[in-house]
Amino acid sequence: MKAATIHDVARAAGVSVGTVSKALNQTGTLSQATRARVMVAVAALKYRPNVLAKSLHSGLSGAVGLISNDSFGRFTMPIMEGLEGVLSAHGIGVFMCNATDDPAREREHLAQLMAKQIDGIVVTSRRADRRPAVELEGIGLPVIFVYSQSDDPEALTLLPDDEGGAQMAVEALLAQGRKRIAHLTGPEQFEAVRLRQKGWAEASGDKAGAVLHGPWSEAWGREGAAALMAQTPRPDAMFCGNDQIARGAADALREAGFAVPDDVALIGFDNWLVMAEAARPPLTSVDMNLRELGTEAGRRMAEMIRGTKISGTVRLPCSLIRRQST
Amino acid sequence: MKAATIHDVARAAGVSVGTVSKALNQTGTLSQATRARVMVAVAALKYRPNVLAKSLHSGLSGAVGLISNDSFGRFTMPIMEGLEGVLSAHGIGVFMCNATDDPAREREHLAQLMAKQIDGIVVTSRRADRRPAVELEGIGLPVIFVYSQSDDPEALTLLPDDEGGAQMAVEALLAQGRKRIAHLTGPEQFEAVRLRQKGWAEASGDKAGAVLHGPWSEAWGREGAAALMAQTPRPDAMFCGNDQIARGAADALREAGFAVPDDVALIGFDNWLVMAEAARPPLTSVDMNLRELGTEAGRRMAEMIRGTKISGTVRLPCSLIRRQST
DNA sequence: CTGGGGTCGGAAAAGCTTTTCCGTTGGCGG
DNA sequence: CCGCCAACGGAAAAGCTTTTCCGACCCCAG
Repeated sequence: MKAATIHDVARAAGVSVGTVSKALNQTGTLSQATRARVMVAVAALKYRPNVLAKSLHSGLSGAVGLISNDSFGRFTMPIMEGLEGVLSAHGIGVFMCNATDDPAREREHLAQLMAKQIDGIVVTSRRADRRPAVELEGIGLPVIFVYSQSDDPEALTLLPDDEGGAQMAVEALLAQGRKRIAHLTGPEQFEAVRLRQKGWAEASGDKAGAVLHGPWSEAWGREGAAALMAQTPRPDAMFCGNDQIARGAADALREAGFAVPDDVALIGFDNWLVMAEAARPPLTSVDMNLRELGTEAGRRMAEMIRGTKISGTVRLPCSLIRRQST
Repeated sequence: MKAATIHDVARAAGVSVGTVSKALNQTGTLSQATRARVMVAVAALKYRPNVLAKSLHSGLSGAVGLISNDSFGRFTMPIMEGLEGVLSAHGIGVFMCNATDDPAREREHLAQLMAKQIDGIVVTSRRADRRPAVELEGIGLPVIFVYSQSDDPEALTLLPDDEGGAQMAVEALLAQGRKRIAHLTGPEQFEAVRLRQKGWAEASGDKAGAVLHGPWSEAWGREGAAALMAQTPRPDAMFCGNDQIARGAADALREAGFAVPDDVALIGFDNWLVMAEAARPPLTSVDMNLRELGTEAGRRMAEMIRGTKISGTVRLPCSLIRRQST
């Protein structure tokens, strides 16, 4: 009933355990006949090496920890998906840890992960500001921050290029001949908000309209859009800080009798499908390519586990997904 | 630089490794003085037992696998959160695996998990139908299906009580004196759709209005609501199969000049906050308590790992979250 | 026919912890 | 003062794999 061990295989094949190991790992010098005999026994017993024992020997556990401060929210999900896809192809498992911004929980998780001898740590979160120093500096383990920041000089930080994404959106609006591009966005304490605003300001230049900050909600989108349309001159385009705000703006505009995109063009941010596709009209939106961010994190992590030292901050490009709102 | 081992502690405390183990695990008979001396050395060296080695000995790895067929979607997330919360309190890690309904990927993940000597498996998914037999019967490991079904007689299945949730919703409408309760829902091939319809039909009795099936989208909600309002007699309440449909219905009703809830009351399903709270008016909705489902899965899994045999199907109650649409 | 070299496979240690069994020591009672 | 028992701590094996080192055997050449 119990799983077969290398000893069972050795006995079945009439060889020693060392020979079985060599046959399985293509190491050492073995005759074809012996190798084949071992393989037959392996297949017959459905033998799978015990990774735990292998890890004990190699010092590598074949597992990494993913600490999320987002309660596995909608930003963490695609990142996780990309990360897991790459790492599982390398035979590396991903331990999920939900820290919910509680430093005590985070420390506890970290301790458990360390005890499990993990080979690396990935941290994601949705934070207004730079993370407070996490106690994972100098633990001699690869650390990657994805969609999250830190001051750890040895860590690698992977972020979407918020500024470039904003520029891309504004340039698309300019290419359509829009003359007055307003910016309706989220709370200013988010670094992403500041970066997107910077990109918008730089790209729109003298075509820049007003900028309005508020909460990340559809209600604010409706309210803000109404306020913008009350200004003179009126904007003929709105670049919104996320899709919820953009969707609210779309609703408010339609109900106030403005046509989207004819009177006002609208671009959102996040390309959150349930929002962007369900809006009327469906929203053109900047996609942060979070899945690709996770994939890249996985590739880098695999490299770092192999010994490569990587640090610094990398920003990956966004894409513009065009729909009917422009 | 490397992590301290039990041997380092033993040397530092001037005792044998066995003694250190006993001091740490509160086993055996040791004098207070010795125990204290060991503890001092443990603290000084920041020693953490290597779980891998412990696992090798005990046969338990302190890890379970979570296989999701939902690409870590919005249903898996809260389940995961509840599961992880309970299991991490037991020192058990959760390996995330994304199978995306691909049997080959699922088999590969399963093989990797087995090689990692996991102590149990949790499967979640969003499926129209009963899962095809997964190859995890008879592997002698605890298996729990959450929000997902199987024919494995040894497994435990945890589901929300769709039928009861629907009844709860309809009863709330009846209590308000509604006389004609329509049901606007998703594709009939989903078992959940059939169960919710059953609950609706039983609870509404002679007050039942029409039932309409369509896709899980806001657009269908708008279309379906319009169709229902064109019937005579008109319904004075709609129980919707999910919040997207309900939100679409709310939009269509408002735009057609019907007041919600005065003319027509509306209840959704899922209590998906970004939908339910952003709708106008905010939606009363049935919450499946998925987080609690995950928590329960965690508790059961912990029991099963300790050796308790549990199987069968358990349906956990839903709750009704009241907002302005009723 | 004998010795040497090459080829192949086995034995054993290492990696870290737990647990059982046993030996030692100290104290107390006779 | 001696012996026994209880209390305490140590030695070693087990759990499974990898890897290094070594030994044995065979074949070929001298």
